[in-house]
Amino acid sequence: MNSALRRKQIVYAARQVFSRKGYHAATVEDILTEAGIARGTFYLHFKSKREVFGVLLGSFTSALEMNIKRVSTTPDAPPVLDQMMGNVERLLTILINNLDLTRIMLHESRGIDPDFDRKLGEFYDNVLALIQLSLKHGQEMGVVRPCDIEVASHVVLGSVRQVMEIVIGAKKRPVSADQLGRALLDLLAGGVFVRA
Amino acid sequence: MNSALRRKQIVYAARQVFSRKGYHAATVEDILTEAGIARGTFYLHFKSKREVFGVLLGSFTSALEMNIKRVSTTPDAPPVLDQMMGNVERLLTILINNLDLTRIMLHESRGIDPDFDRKLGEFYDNVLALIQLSLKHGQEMGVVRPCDIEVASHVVLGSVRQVMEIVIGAKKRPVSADQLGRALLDLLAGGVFVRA
Amino acid sequence: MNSALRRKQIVYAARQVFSRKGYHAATVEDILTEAGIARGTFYLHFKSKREVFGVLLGSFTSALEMNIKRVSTTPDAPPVLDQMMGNVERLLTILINNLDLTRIMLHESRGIDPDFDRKLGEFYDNVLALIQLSLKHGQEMGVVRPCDIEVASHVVLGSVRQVMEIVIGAKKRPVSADQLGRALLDLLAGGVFVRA
Amino acid sequence: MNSALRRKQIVYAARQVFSRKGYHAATVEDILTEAGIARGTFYLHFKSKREVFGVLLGSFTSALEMNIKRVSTTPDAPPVLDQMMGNVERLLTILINNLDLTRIMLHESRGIDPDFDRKLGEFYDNVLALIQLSLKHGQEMGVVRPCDIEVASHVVLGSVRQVMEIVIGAKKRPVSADQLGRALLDLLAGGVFVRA
DNA sequence: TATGAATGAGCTTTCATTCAT
DNA sequence: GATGAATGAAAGCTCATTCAT
Repeated sequence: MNSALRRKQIVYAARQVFSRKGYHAATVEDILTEAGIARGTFYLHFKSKREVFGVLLGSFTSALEMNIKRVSTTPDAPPVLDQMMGNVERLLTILINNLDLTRIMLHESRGIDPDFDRKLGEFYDNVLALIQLSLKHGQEMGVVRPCDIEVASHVVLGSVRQVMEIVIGAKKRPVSADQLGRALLDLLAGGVFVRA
Repeated sequence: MNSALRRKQIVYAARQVFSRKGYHAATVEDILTEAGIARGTFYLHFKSKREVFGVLLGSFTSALEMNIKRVSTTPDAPPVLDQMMGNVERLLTILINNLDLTRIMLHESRGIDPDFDRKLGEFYDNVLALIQLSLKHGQEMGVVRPCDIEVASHVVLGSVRQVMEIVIGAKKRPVSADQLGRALLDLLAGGVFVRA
Repeated sequence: MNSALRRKQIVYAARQVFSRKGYHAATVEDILTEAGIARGTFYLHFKSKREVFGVLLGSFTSALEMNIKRVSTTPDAPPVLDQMMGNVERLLTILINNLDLTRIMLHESRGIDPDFDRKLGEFYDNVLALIQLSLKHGQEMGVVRPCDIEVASHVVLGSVRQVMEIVIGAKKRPVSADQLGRALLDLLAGGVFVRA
Repeated sequence: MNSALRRKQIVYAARQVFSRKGYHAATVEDILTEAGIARGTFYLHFKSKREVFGVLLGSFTSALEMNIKRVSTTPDAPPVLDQMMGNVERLLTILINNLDLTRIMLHESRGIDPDFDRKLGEFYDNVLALIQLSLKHGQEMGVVRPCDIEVASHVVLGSVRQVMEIVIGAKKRPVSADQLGRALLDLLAGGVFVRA
């Protein structure tokens, strides 16, 4: 079989397994069974269990990062607010459409390996930086309230992360990305409490 | 040595070790060295490495839960908003004052054991329920905007969780709970974006 | 408490425990619980778990050996056959009256310790020697058939040992020593098969 | 190496080790050294030290059981007595030719595991049942004396078991199965004592 | 004499990874 | 490329024994 194809097959099997049992509880054996291949074959394509996990996690965070568009302030660009809303909506859509990977990223990727912790940290830092950039532009444009931008970026990211738990927790009835996005964006826009 | 005291000593040593290396990387050996005791002594007081972790995690989540006060709506109670703010501030204070445990809870406690995952899930569910209760009261009092309460509760919790990453990341310079709390509460109150 | 008394108490507790769980499955903890004493107290009176077992086993084999009377051939002694029968009957009686110890001796005392294996081997060798002596006298008196005395002694001993399994196996209904003895002696006397 | 072959090799090594040191004193390490394999290899083929022992014991008792032929009473069958004698002789031959396993079965297999105790109990019960069947047929044919069949079966089994101790004890000079069998059968036929 | 907390050697077992076929 | 038997480091844990009080 084509090497690239085989890799994909293994990554896919690993995705199922990690999603089902978590990284530590999952054994290489589980992945082999899921993929229907032999032990040696696995190590022919990946250096280690960790590597597959890294690939899985890395490609997901990449996909996410690629969908966060830098806000543009050129005259013909859409309103900054719309761009920011678009980012959140796009992320939610990807996350909801890949709930297994989302679960892995949110619940299973910490404490496996200092390397992953660092990578994941960098991912979140990048996301935060992008959010902060957006917010700065937004403030310049007057569409973002004067506020502590660092904290605000964490509020946005944290809200998105936590809100995903609703979707993860909802076993059978899938949650609509649209509806959830609207509710979330409404809150991010207007705040929770009534302004004093 | 008194048995209760010894237990505390072991839990304390484990806390150091788990905080330093994470649950999986930490060995019982590490805990023994940290506590300066023999293998048998450890197992005299705890059934397993998992159990110590459970105690550590459980007592922290208990402490947190105990500091979330149900909002009171009796005539002589303080304003609901103040009560909610108080809860957030109290939590932030505990979290910041126990950064190692906070790190363990946020980064290290998933995927160790289905049991812990469940317990932690319950903890977050409880917290969310309390937040939702507060928000409902708040809406009745007119101090909370009409909004999707479930999503709003996740926004609040997610914000607190994510904001703690700022503190965890800030290695040397300790972040002031007060300052952070104010910034966070300002955002939760007023929202991030300017209302359309 | 009197030291000798305490020893007896411990030995008695150990007897219960060993009988119930066997030597290996029994822990010192079990004995402590059964005796209602503390760990240190046990080791104050016995060097080790093995020692208590040794005492238990030794005193039982001693009691048994003491009840095997050397056959007397003085003119006024009872018939040799009666003396031999008496020995078997006495042994059966003791064994049946101390089924727990019998069980321990027959089922639990091998493979614990080379020392015990040796001691037990010596015990059986002694018994065999006594039987052989009896048989020799018996042959001289014409009450024992000409036969391979060594093998015959093993037949006698083996029969007694195996027959005890009936009693051990009979959980509730106690087997009468008398009845069993008679059946056994009948067989030892007349053989199983009809002589060609 | 072929998996079945490797299993056999391990069982064989275990047999040597158990025979030399007894079950409890034997460590898995000993078996590894004897077999010249690595720790993991052992556990690749067996779940535990107990399992290998079980296999060893089980295959030996099976071999023994398979060599106890039900007595046939068809007209053209050999005399019942000859069939019974044949059984005893066949057993003795196997036991003597596998003295190490015999030693293990007689001296080392009690108290290791309730499971083994039960299995061994069942084995002896089966053997006893077969003996009893033979004796019943023998009585009907008039070649077995009227006697308590249950006790008689224990006398036969016990004699065989105990007589094996002669062979086990005789370190260097191997005992002839033939000679021993003849002496034993002579005694089982004619009894020890002269009939009153 | 009595206590029970402390000890630590040594056990069984797991599982990611290697390597000869 | 593919296989799967073999590896062995490293883990968690038990329990007979010791010792300070």
